[in-house]
Amino acid sequence: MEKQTTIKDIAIALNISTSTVSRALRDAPDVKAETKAAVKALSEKLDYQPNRLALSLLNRQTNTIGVIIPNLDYVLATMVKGIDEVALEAGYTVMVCQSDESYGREIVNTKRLLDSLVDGFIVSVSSETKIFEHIKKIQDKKIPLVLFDRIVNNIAAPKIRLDNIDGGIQATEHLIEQGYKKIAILAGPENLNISNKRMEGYLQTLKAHSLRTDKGHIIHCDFNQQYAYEATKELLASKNRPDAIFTISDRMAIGAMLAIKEKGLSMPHDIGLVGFNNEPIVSLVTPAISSVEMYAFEIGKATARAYIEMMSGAAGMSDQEIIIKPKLFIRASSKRR
Amino acid sequence: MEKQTTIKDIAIALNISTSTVSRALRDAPDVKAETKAAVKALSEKLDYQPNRLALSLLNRQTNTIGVIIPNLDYVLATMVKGIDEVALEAGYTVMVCQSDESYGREIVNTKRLLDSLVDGFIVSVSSETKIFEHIKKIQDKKIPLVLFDRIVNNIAAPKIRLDNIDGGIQATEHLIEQGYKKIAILAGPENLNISNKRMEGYLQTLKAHSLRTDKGHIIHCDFNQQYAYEATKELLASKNRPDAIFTISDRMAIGAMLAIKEKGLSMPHDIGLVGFNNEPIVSLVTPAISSVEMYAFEIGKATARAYIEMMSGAAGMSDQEIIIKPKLFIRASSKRR
DNA sequence: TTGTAAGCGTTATCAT
DNA sequence: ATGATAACGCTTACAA
Repeated sequence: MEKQTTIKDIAIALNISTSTVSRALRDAPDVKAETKAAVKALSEKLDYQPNRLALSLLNRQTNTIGVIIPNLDYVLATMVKGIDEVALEAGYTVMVCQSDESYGREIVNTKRLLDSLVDGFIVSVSSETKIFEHIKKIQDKKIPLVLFDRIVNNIAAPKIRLDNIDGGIQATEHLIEQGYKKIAILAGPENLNISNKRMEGYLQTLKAHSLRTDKGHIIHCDFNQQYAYEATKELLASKNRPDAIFTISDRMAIGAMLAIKEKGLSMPHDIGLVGFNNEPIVSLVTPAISSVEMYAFEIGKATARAYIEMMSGAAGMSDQEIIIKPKLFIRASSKRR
Repeated sequence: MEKQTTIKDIAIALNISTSTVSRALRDAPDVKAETKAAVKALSEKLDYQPNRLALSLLNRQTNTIGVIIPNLDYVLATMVKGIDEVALEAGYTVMVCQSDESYGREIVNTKRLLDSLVDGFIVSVSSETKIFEHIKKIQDKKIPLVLFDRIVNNIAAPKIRLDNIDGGIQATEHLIEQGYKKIAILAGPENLNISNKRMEGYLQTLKAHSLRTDKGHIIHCDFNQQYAYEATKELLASKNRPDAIFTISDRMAIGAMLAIKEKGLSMPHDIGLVGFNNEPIVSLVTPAISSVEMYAFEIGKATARAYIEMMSGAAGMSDQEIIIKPKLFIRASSKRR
C-alpha cells in the first residue's frame, strides 16, 4: 500500500502552504482564481482524496453508523438494505457487523466499533443475548443508539419494531375463523422478545374466543428449520393432536410443513399452517403458506430515519417507539372456507 | 456524544506525561511498577479505550477490510459469513458494503472506503458492472485487492471462485445420463462471468455428447425468479420444447418450477430440472430440486485467508487463483432412472 | 524511569 | 490572498 496523495504533497509541488491548498479545494471565496485552478488541476492529476481518518479525528465524527445484527437471513438482510438506502442517501457510511446469533461475538463487535469507529449504533440483539451491559455501555458513553426489530425493553432508546402482538393476533384470528380449534404454536427461544410477543397475541386471541390453551401446544424451539421439523413431528404424534400450527417464522413453517407431509396429512384440510415474515419462499411451496408480512424493508428505512433524526438532535427522540403494523397474507395452507 | 477518555486525561489526572501513560498501558518494560499500576487502575476506572482513528492515522493502517458485494442473498450472505469468521479471528474488522446490483452504488461504495477507511478490498462485482475503472483504481493506488465469486478476468489479483465450468458440466452430464435430450439453459445476464462459465460447461457437454444445441434453448435473463418464470413459460410454449432445464441459480429454478407446474407438466418425468447453489429451499419444494453446491462458506473463508496472506506479504499471491470444485446434489426433479 | 517533541492529514484561527 | 500554528489522540525517537 503506497502513500496516498496528501494536501502537503500538493502544497510542496505548488510551492504554497497547506492551508491555501485546503481552502482552494473547498472553494473558499478568498483564494485567487489562478491558485485555485492550479490546485484543482494538480489534485485531479494526483487523484487526491481527503483522508477521512484525519477529518474524523479532527471533527470527532466519522459519519459512520455501526449496525449490529444477529445474522444475515432474509429478514435482517432486507432490513439492512432499508437502512443502507436511507443512510447512504443522507451521506452516512454503514458498517454492518453480524454476530451469528452469538452473544460473545456481539460483544466483540460492539467493542470494536466503540473504539471511535462510528458515531452511533443501530442494533438488533442476538437471540442468545440475555445480558445487555454492552448495550448499556454504548449509552453510558453517550453514544447515540437506535434499536430495531429485536429490541431490548428496559433500555431507553428510539425503537423501531413490528407490532408483534398484532401479528400473532392476525394469524390466530384467521385460523379460528377458518374453523380450526386446536391451534398449536411453534415459538422461538424463550427469552426472545419478538417471539414472546407473537405468542402473546396468540394467547390473547385464544382467550378471546374462549378456546382452551393446551400447554403441550406451546413449543419453544430454536429459530431453525430442523428443530421445527422435529417439534412438529412430536406434536403430530401427541394424544391431543393440533389441527393447526402457527409458527413464528417462515423457516419454521417450512420445517413444520415437511413433518406434516411426511405424516401424510393434508393442508389445509387436516391441518392449517400459518408462518411469519412472508418470505418469497412461502408462495413457492405447495401448498403456498399463509404468512404475516412484517415489512422488513420499511422497518429498515424507518430505523435509519430515526437514527438521522436523533443525530440532528431532534427533541423527543430519546425513547420514541415506532411500531409497524404487520399484515397477514392468506394462502392455501390455511384457507378452507 | 461525549468526549471519550484519552491518554491525556489520564496523564493530567496522574500528573505524568502522556508518553508514560502510553508506555504503561502497553506494558513497556521501563515503567515503574507503581506508575503502571496507577495508570492501569485509572484507565480501567475511566473505561479508557484507545482511539482507533488516531492509531490508524499514525500507523497508516486501519486493520479494516472493505468488502464490496452486489447483494445480500443466500449465497453472498454465506460467503460474507465465511469472510467474517476468518477475518475476525485474525483481528481484522470487516466493513461490508452492498451495492444492490447497481454499478453506480458499487462505485460510490468503493470511493468511500477508498478514503483511507480500509487497508484493502475484497470485492465481488455487481451483475450490472461492465466497466472496471473503479476496481483498477484500487490497484493504481497500490491497495491490496482480492476478488471472489464474481471475479473480473483482466485484473491481476488473487481470485477465489467456483469452478463454474465444472458446475455446468456436472449438471448437464447428469441430465444427459438421465436420458434427457433437449436440454435448455436459463443463464444470467450476458456479461456475467459466472453465468457464462456455467453455460460454457453446458455447451461443452452437449458437444461432447454430440447433442445439437438449439439457439432457442439458451435464454439469458436477470438473476430473478420472475424473469425465470416468464422465460420458462415461453420455452414450454415453443415449437421445440425442451425436456430438461438447467438454471444457473436456485432462484431461477424455482421460477422455472412454477411455470412447469402451471403448464401441468411433471418433474422429472416430462421435464428435468437442475438448479445451482444448493440453497436450503431446494430440498423443501416438491419435487426437491437437484442443485450444484458451490460451498459458499468455504469460498468466503478461503477469500479471507488469501487476503490475510496477501497482507502479510506472501510472495506469489498477486495473481493466485483458488478454484473450488462444486458438487451436484441429485434430487427428485431430475432423477428418472 | 520519565518527559519532550515531532509527526500522521486535515482545518480553523489568527496573523501577515 | 496567503501563511504559520495549533489541535484532534496517539506513538516513538531522543533527551534528561
